[in-house]
Parts: sequence; structure tokens; C-alpha cells
Amino acid sequence: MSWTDERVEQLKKMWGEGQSASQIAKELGGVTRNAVIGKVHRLGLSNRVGADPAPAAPTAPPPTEQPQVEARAKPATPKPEAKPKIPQPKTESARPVSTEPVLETKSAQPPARRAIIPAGQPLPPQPSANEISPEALAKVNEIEKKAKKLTLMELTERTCKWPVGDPATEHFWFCGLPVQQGKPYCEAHVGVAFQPMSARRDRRR
DNA sequence: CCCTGATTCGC
DNA sequence: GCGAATCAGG
Repeated sequence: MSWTDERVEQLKKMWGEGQSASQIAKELGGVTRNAVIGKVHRLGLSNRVGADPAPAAPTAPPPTEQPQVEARAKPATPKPEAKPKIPQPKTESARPVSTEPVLETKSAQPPARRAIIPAGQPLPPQPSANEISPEALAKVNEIEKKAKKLTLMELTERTCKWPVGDPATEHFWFCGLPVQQGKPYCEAHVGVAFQPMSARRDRRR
């Protein structure tokens, strides 16, 4: 495989979106993540602008730039498309009143977006909201925005298998973020899936 | 061990 | 220019 204009374009797009090199490599096919990283550097779009969802090296060198062995003029890449991190008003522990799991935080499509939960159709065994700490809930709602939104087929040994939404609707996917070592869920979902007995009992009403 | 990006250097 | 090997780190 070679770096055709098309492939380079997708590389730029995905990199700009904050996708990891391995994910990009997977998507493109025929290349390894090393190839992707190498290309990224050659293209001069090394440091990303947006957020970095993946737990990786922040790459934050101090202002004092030390000239490398070979002073390499690296023309910065002024990305016109500004991708500022969302302010995130930091809702002060909005306590969910519903007894059902909090599935909807924001509506993507105002008109067609109705949080319909088929009556009598039990949802997957998700802990009811009133048993989970507000902090953990906030965390979950937070990361679900960054979820990989994988389908059942796309799940692997190390992708979070937390289901989101209603399997009977379009609004359904699996979290897909990197799992915590030895667990089936990512850090945030582990937080709501596994709780100390004491915490559960204490929260009981 | 899983993953991340960064760098080097033979090709 | 390319990318495997390696490095450095979470």
C-alpha cells in the first residue's frame, strides 16, 4: 500500500479528530501504526490541536526549545479548523431523578429524538441510577461522548463492553473505550459496575 | 501486559 | 519517502 492522496486525506482527517495512530492504521488497512506515525511526522502535523482522548504521552515540552542535533525547521501546521475543547459547564452533580438508567443527556436531533423506552421491555442489567454516586455518573456521561460506539461485532478482549442505549433502537452501541486491566469495562464504567458493598448498602434507601 | 506517540536509520 | 525497530511513557 502506498500513501495515495485519498489515504493521506483520511489520515489527516482522522488524526485531526484525535484518533490514535493504531486506529487510523486499522481503518486504512495495509499499514501499521508505525507507518501512520511516520507519515504524520513527515506531513508535519505532529502535535494535535484537539483533545487527546487516549491515555498517552501528552507531549508537552517546555517553552524553551532546545535545538536538536540537526536544527530542523519544522513549519508549524496552522490548522484552519479550530478544534477547541468543549468548555463543559461542569454540571454540579445533577442528580438523576428517574429510576431508569440515565441514557439521554442531550438530544442530537431535536425532532426525532425521543427517549423511548419500550414498556415491558427490560433493558440490559444496568445499575439503577439511585445506587450510583453522582460523581461516577457524571464521569460516565462524560466519557460516553467519547465512546467509540462499537457494534457487537467490533468488541474485542480489550474494548469496554458497556452497552449504551436501547438495543431496540438506533441509539445503541457499546462503549468500546480501552478496558481497565483484567476488567470488561473501561475505567468510568468499572466505576459504576463494581462498587464496594459498603457503598451499595449505605446508599440504600 | 495493554496501549500511546516519538525517533532513528537502513532501505 | 517509507516504516520496522526501538524508545519513553501511561
